[in-house]
Amino acid sequence: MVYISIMSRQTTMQAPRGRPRSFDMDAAVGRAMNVFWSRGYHATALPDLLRATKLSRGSLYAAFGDKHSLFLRALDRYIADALTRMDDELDPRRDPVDGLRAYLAGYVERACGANGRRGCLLVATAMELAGQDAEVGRRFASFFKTMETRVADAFSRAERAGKLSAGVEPSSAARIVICFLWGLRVVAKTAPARATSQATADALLDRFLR
Amino acid sequence: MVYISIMSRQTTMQAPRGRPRSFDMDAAVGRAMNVFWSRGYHATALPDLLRATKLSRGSLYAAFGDKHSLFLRALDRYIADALTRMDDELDPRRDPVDGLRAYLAGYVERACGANGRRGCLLVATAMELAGQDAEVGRRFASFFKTMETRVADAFSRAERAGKLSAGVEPSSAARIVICFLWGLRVVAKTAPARATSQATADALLDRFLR
DNA sequence: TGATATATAGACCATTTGGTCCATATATCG
DNA sequence: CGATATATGGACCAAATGGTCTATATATCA
Repeated sequence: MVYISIMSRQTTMQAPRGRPRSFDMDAAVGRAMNVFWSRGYHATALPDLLRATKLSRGSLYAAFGDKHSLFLRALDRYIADALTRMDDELDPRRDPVDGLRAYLAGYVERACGANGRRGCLLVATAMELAGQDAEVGRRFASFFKTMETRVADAFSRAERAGKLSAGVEPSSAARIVICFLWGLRVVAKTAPARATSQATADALLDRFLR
Repeated sequence: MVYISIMSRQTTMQAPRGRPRSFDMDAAVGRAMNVFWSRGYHATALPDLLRATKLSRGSLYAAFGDKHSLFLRALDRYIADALTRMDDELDPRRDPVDGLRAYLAGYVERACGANGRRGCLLVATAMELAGQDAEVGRRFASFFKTMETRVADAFSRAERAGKLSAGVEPSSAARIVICFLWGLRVVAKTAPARATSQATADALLDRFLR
């Protein structure tokens, strides 16, 4: 109901007539995302979210509905950020090999030290909730599919540029790389040395590229 | 204190003098493991564990201390099972290539359908707790290291048997394979087709073997 | 049999959980 | 100004959380 009224206000473009929202919803979602990212869904309690967003209970529930809805918003933000990076690094106008190298380098960056130990909200959510929570499952499956498409495209372009080793199939290589990258995010929990992760990622790509 | 008395009874080998334990502790740990495996640590509530183990609250707390201790026991069981499989499949007396193929096939098996959707207790725990829980972190890091050693050994033996492609370094290949396998467990949450996973795993190994 | 030790169900507990509600303050518009 | 709409802190809530305790039953050994 609330949602409908928001919709109609948006579509009719009437100026809001009461006190306008005085906090930045996007920023609040971002802060909530950080909390979920660091602690996981179940381990994040309302007080954590209130502290992070600096909202009162009332405001938070009025703005976002409930914990789960807020979580989905946070997850969507996280996914949107990941997609943006991906579309940038694997941009078809870029050299595909450079793109792939940059893409892997980004994962390496996020897989060492404190970044690594913090983990990946998407992987953590997949493991914690994807089985039980259909909304989460859909998002995870969709992101995964997109990732597969983008990486396979990059390999296809590399192939057309004659940069793939003999016997390398783009879609197969893409699936390998993707599993490798998710796995990096898991291994990262032990915060391995950056040089090691980078060398491993390079060694993998070197098996595909010539 | 309780622990000490148990120890002394074990070392002196005296017959227990009261009513003996009438339930199978190992079986109880196994059932608890299944619950944690399906739901994760935080999402598992005491009543879930009582139902699964068929123990009363009193018995469970007397036998295992608290939820966290029981969880560590369950995790240790899970790790022990994984180590047993690993030591069997990567046994030095076996052909290393056969061993590696069998090892990957096992992961593929566990990464499709219902098995896949259920996930991996170790990966889930790493993502959910490894950052905050030192006991869990140690176990994860230790298992990870062992896995790395075993797989690298298998690749080394394959190398000595002249079965590695040019330019493949055993320890590097091992790190790649391990990340790939953990990643498989993540991807498995979307329950991909078995044939696809198997083909991907084969394709990866084929990049290393000749 | 009697002493010892365990198992069990369930009462009980403080704390925390996610979530609602309300009185009050305040910012905007007509 | 007056109407409208939002923000806020905090009171409040039922349910669930992990955990303790006790009375009672029972299985073993000496």
